[in-house]
Amino acid sequence: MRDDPHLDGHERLTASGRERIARTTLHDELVARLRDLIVEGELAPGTRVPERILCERFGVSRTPLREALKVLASEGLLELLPNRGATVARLTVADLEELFPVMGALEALAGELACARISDEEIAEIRALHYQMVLHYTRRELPAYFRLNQSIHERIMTAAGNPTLARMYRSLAGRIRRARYIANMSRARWERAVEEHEAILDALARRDAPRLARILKQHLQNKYETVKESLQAQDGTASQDDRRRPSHSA
Amino acid sequence: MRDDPHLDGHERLTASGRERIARTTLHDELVARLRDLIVEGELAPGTRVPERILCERFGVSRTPLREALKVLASEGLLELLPNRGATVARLTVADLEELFPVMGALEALAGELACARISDEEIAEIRALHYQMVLHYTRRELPAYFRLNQSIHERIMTAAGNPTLARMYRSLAGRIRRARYIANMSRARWERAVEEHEAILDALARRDAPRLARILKQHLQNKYETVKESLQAQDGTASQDDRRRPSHSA
DNA sequence: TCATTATGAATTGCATGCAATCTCTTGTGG
DNA sequence: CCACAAGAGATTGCATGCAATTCATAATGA
Repeated sequence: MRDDPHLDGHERLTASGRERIARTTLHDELVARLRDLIVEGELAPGTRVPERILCERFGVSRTPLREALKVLASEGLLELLPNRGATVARLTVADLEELFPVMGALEALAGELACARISDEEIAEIRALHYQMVLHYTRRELPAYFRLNQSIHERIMTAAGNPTLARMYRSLAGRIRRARYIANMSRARWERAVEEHEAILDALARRDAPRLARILKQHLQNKYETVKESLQAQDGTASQDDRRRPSHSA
Repeated sequence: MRDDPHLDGHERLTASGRERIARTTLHDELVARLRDLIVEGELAPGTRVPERILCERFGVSRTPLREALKVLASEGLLELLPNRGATVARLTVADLEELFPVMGALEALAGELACARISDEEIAEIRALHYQMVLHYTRRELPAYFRLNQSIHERIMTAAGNPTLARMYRSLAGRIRRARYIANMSRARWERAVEEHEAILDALARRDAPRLARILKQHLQNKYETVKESLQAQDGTASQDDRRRPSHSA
């Protein structure tokens, strides 16, 4: 049970106060909230998601909800079987093997584009985030590290100034992020990741587009290796446990 | 005036990967058919698309239609304004400037992956398509050339064996394809494009992944230049005309 | 004449209802 | 005891209805 799972319900929105974002329609709001629920892991992969449950949870009727389900299915977060309802898409090793190279290509492109457009100030901001991230690394604070890490990649993506690219990136990132609960970085991996980030920052500061692209691509490749090993190790020990949700750590 | 009301029996196999079941639901079928209508240019960019019209056209009620509209909007083919209905998304020069680099990155990745997996037989098939395309080039048969061209890129994408990548690629390709009506290739550009395709085939046959990636990326970049020049030339002569009707000349 | 407003029609957003399909339990025969 | 079938209950797919918003057109006033 989460905090205030109900939308405004029947009470018609009076545009005063309560709405932070200018989200005008119910289905758009539902898409956003359901996506969060899935990406944040509250709705575990493989879970069946009956319309009725969600309708009650959000206090809406089935029509806008179903519209939202269709959108999320087209994003790959849900699987929709005709007459059989929606299930949260599972994330198999095969899926990750597909997703990471694409992420790598998109991030590499973002890096290239960013090199051509980024301002000194933006670089300074990223540098600040970077060293804060390094601090969390030295303190072994994984959740905070993840948050900063994600933030840095997000900044580079923004600096690329290509909304289409950013949209695709975020879509993939949302799918992949669900895997972070199951990826246990070894000490060595973590150190290497930080080193790579150091190189990313350096290439970005020098506006060395080809190098940044190469590093980012490799960075994603390594990330995949980490996740894959971790996943395979878990498969060996606890085969069915991925159905249950590990603790919320990030 | 419902054209072809038997939507259900269609069984389109556009499925990349996991969709084994034939399309049985109305909204899925509607998504596919509406997408075709938009991509093929039958629904011109900027056109308002009232639900009522589409309902009559397809002989369905508003519920499944609206579900389809939401999905197409999330793909970027439609723009949905709250309480104001759907319009076919316009394709501005700025949009193309965003789309082509992403396409380039995705195709480059596809080329790389394909080099690692493609069979001799698949290469032979692509070679056959290539030379048929060249034939159409020598005969100056643009529509047929386009078709074969598209087919070749599609084959490379398939050979990459990455359904996620393919899905993103097709989504972008659908959006970009609508621009082909307005892109007039000069003789020199066309020749160069064919040369590039020659190089693509060569790199693929040698499984030279880095080179293929480089060529594909450049190929897309050149394509963008072509479209851009053509578009700017048209902007010069008929500044506002693209708002009303793009010429149907495929 | 032009700008502004008022009013009715059309369109959208959402809720609800009904038929078709699926699921799960119970019962029957081998 | 197991396999299979039948039926009730639940769930999905789609159509329709109603309220709210937008759009179009006419009317009013400066």
